[in-house]
Amino acid sequence: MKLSVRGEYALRALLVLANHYDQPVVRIQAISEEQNIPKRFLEQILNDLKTAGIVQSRRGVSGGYRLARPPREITLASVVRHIEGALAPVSCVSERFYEKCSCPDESRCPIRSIMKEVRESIVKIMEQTTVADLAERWEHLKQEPMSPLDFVI
Amino acid sequence: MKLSVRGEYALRALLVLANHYDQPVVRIQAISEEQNIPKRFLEQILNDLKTAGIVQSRRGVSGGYRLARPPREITLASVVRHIEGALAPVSCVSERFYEKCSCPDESRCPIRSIMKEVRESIVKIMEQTTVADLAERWEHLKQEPMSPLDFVI
DNA sequence: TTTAATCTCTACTATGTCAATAGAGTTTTG
DNA sequence: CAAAACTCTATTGACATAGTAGAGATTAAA
Repeated sequence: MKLSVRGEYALRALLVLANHYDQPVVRIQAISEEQNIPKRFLEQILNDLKTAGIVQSRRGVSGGYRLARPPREITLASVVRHIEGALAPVSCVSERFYEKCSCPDESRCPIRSIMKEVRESIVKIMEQTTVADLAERWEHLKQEPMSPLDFVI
Repeated sequence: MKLSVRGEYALRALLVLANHYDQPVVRIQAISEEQNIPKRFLEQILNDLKTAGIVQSRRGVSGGYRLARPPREITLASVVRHIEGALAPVSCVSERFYEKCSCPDESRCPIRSIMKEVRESIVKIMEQTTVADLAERWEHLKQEPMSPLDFVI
């Protein structure tokens, strides 16, 4: 998995939406300013997330975006898979985006075997982490501004 | 980490060189044929690996390539880092290829915090696995051609 | 009912990367 | 010296990335 800027923006936008989950909607403009994301680019990304059923939108004057489901139910894996594609380091070990590679015998390829392990460890983290976890972590990081290493008298 | 075709070819070539580590050199032609890799493309890659000090070459009629060090001492991490760059999923969590990202406060970014965990799990596997491990795995996979699931009377 | 703020959809573009191909060398051995 | 091999640089075509742009549709409020 390599996260492009697009994918990073998507996660950052969802983080903001999670933090305002009590509000009806959040404007693109607000997200754009808070997270330093080019507005017109963010429009595309949020529209894409809407297609994926991850967010909902309301048009018009008091329009904006909101999460389609509770933050706890949106895994990072589902977001990245929709925006970027495969989580796997090579597509021949991907479950959902499988593509044949050019090696002579895929079933006995030792590289593939290692890459499967890499894939598993990535997927494990991305599937168990939700947007709610991101929001919680954000809270903790705000409260502990300094590195633990600075905790010296 | 996303492995490009180039990186995959590099690992496949090193696998062949490890399997012929007893021989003085192996010709590009031989590697190319055994692994289905375009010869002129493989030339570039091996040349690149030479610059990295991973392989050595001998020119002339009975020339070819060999590993510069024992297979046990060549980690997949070192190879991929030289061919592809960062192992990390985003460059703001990379140790060797760090680049600043656009988020408002990098030190308190929860996405970065998760991506660090992903990075660690990738690096752990890639740094502890060597070209010798690949060769061993290959032997095992050859001996057990069928899936363990087929081991039924 | 008009207006302005907002999302929607499609298209465009500049830049860069990837995978491969090509050509003209240099080195070594027989 | 000739052939087989590596060396080095350049080029190419296809595709992806990170935006930018324009015209339109929807909604709430005045």
